[in-house]
Amino acid sequence: MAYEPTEHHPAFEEYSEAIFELAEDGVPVIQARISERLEVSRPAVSEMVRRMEREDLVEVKDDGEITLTGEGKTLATTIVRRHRLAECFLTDVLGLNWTDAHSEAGRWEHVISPTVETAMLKVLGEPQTCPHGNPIPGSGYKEPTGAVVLSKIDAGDPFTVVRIPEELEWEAGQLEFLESTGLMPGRSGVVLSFAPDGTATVNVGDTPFGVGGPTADRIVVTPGA
Amino acid sequence: MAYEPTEHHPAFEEYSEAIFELAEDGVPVIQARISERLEVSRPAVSEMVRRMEREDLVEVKDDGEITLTGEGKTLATTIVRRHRLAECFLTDVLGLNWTDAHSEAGRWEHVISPTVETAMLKVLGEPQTCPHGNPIPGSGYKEPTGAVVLSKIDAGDPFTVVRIPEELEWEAGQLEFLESTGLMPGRSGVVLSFAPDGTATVNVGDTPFGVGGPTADRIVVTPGA
DNA sequence: ACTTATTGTTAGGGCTACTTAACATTTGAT
DNA sequence: ATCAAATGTTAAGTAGCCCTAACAATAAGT
Repeated sequence: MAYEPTEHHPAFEEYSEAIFELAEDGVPVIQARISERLEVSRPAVSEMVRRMEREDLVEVKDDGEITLTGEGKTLATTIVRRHRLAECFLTDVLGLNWTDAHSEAGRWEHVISPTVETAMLKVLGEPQTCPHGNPIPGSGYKEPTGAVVLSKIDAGDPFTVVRIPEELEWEAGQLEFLESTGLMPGRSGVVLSFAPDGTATVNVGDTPFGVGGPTADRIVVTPGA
Repeated sequence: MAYEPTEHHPAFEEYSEAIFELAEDGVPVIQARISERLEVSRPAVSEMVRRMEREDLVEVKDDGEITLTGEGKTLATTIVRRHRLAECFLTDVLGLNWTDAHSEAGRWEHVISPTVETAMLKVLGEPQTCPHGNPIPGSGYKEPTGAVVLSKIDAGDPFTVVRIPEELEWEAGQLEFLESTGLMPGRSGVVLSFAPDGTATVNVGDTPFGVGGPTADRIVVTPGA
């Protein structure tokens, strides 16, 4: 209907979100990383960063590190919040699986209004994290103390999954894999062993399975069952 | 996240939808009407129609009448279906009012996937019309026999609201007005009188109120309570 | 130290979808 | 039949966001 030429430039939303999540994942926030995560060329990022700087959404330090301004952070947390809320909604209310929910939410985040956001929060009972355990900005969520990455757990020790960082959600097949094995927030398991290359063998259900080193380096858990 | 440069050109979706709904409302489908409904300039419509013709979404008759091709109709009904489904969802599940639901749905229609569509249908119990009574394409809805516009009801006679055509949903304040007076699908009332200019005075609740001629010419009702 | 890899920028384009201005044609009313 | 209103088109231009090619600067590995 009345065609709305995108009120809030959707690319700004996407870039702000990427910057926020890169920082959240502990990845240095430079143009090259944004380029990779959004799958756009480096010149495109270069241009967008310049535009976002002009619009006061980001600041670029001398070493190239990109940081969100207050306004940028507001935009970013809004989008991230809507994304994670949408993921909750899509899994809990509509029954989608992790993978579908994640990709749907990537579009929903841009069309959810404050009104709908409020309504979703109410229907869902004020969730504090998305289905993958990542905090919903503004929910007041506090990560449990003593959280470490899976690869830091000693062989033989139990652990409880806290969250699957956003970074992993982007790897093809990763969410399907994690969901099918049951390696999801709240679940407990045991690290059986580590291979020399860092691959962990864990057990969270009936059957042990291997988790690649880079993945085990990112999944956040707490020690203990 | 991974920035998707709009798979299905959103403008094509918007134009197809407009064409479908103009026809549904009995408005001659020419460029000038599309221009008005989408609130874009006539040259913009001219260009888009040419592009849609090239893409085999529409055909333009010698007299300027625009019709959807098979492919165009598929696209249009998909969008209209998603729009109306979203309206149901937003009002029934999220508790939005008519006005909010309508404008939200205008954005949601472009991001709903087949998976979500199916899930929504299930959650809603296969609705056949949107909250305003307009049929959800593919639902198998049949308009009640004997449906006429409100202005055709004789003064003194009762009626039951069938639907508020899409055309009216675009007039500022119209949905708020109709919702607040209770002039909505399923409700019954009585036409008290007609003014010379066509304005109808009706009663569907405690207090009688006036309905402008052009509006009364469009609201579809069945005679009887 | 030298080579290679990584990073950012310029330059030059492209596509989509919009705008206004100006004009030609068609339609309708008197 | 004529004048005004409505309609569609051309032309020229803009904004947003993307691309490749080419190049310069920095960082890192051997």
